[in-house]
Amino acid sequence: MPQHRAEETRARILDAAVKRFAIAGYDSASVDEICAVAGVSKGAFYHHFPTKQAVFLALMQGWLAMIDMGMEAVRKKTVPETLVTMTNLLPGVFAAAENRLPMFLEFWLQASRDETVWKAIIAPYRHYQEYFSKLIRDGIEEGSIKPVDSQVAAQVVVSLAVGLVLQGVLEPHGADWEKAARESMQILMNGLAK
Amino acid sequence: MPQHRAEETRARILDAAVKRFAIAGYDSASVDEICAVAGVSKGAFYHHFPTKQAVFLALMQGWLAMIDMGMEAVRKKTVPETLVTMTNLLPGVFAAAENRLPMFLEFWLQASRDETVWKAIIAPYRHYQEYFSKLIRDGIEEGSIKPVDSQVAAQVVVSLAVGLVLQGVLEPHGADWEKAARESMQILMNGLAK
DNA sequence: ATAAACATACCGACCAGTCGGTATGTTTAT
DNA sequence: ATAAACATACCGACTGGTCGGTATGTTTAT
Repeated sequence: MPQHRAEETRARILDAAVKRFAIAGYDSASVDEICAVAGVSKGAFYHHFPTKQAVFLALMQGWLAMIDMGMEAVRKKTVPETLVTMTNLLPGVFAAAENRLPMFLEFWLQASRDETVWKAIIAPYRHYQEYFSKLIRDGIEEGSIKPVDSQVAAQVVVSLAVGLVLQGVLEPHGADWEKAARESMQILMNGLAK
Repeated sequence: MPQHRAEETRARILDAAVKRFAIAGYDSASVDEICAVAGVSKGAFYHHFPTKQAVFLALMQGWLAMIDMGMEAVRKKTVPETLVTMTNLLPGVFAAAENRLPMFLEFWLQASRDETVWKAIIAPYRHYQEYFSKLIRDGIEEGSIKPVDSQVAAQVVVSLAVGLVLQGVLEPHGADWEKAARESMQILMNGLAK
């Protein structure tokens, strides 16, 4: 296993970066700070990443990949079941999260401003939208979902998820929002499921 | 009307600030830039506001006050009607918005990090939550809403709204999301209304 | 030996906030 | 009425410090 020290350094940098970005934000988190937290020199930092933004993008890619894997994994019998189960997964996505959640917001914000970041986030985002849309069409076909506009319904699901995460950002220790996510999806399902 | 020039200067600063904050973000928007856009000197800026953050807070207060006024205004016959009408209002809240929407995200993000901002945003936020909760209880009482947990239902409504706005931030010119908001709420209502 | 990995010193740009001073408006005394 | 005294509004150069990124040197692994 050659050069595995380099790999660890890289990992340490990413790990430190997510900590600092989440707490201080992208702009305020300085490269020096990140290096300090990672226990690594600035030289090492710029040896592994060309720019600060590259680190940010790498984090985002990893995060998106994680969600993808989670979504592929879950597929229950009926579609409504799948959707509800998926909300159980939501907290898992932000698992070690705790104070890491604001990173999600940071991603979003950067995407709204930076062309590069936007392109990196919009593709998977549309992919999710399409995934849910397909899921709902399947549900309609199998007769477990009312014949609604699948695009709109998908948007509702995604909006709800996003909205719940945002509230988690604001009140990380407010009422158990894993439960809130499940119950919310349940209410939504009342309107969708037959 | 004494010193009404001062009032205009203040307004110009706030106006320029919202532009810069929305486009560049809180950190990247420099006071010098804001002054340049406002056509005002740095001295004037610090004459009217003690710090950069004070400008940010002033903007947020104004924004929240605007939402409050909008919500008080709408109250239709039945509760489900009120809720649907409210979504029509949503785009109005971010009316001149266009490129101003990211400010919403900026507010949220700052709130998650800065104690002062958090306190300023959490109170009205809880107020909205409570407002919707009450609205839904009323709906249950008048028989137009199913007997659901009003807290959870309120959270769903708020989440949905927040989620929709977030998507508006990301794709301001993507499909007409005023329509999307209405249809989304409609689907949700299918699950709530009797 | 030599190339990748890492460390340190440094550079130029930028930025929030300050400060001495000026301009404009308002009140007071005559 | 009007000029002096005062108050508010505004100006822009300057400061102390930060930050992303680079240049250059040292260590480590093969």
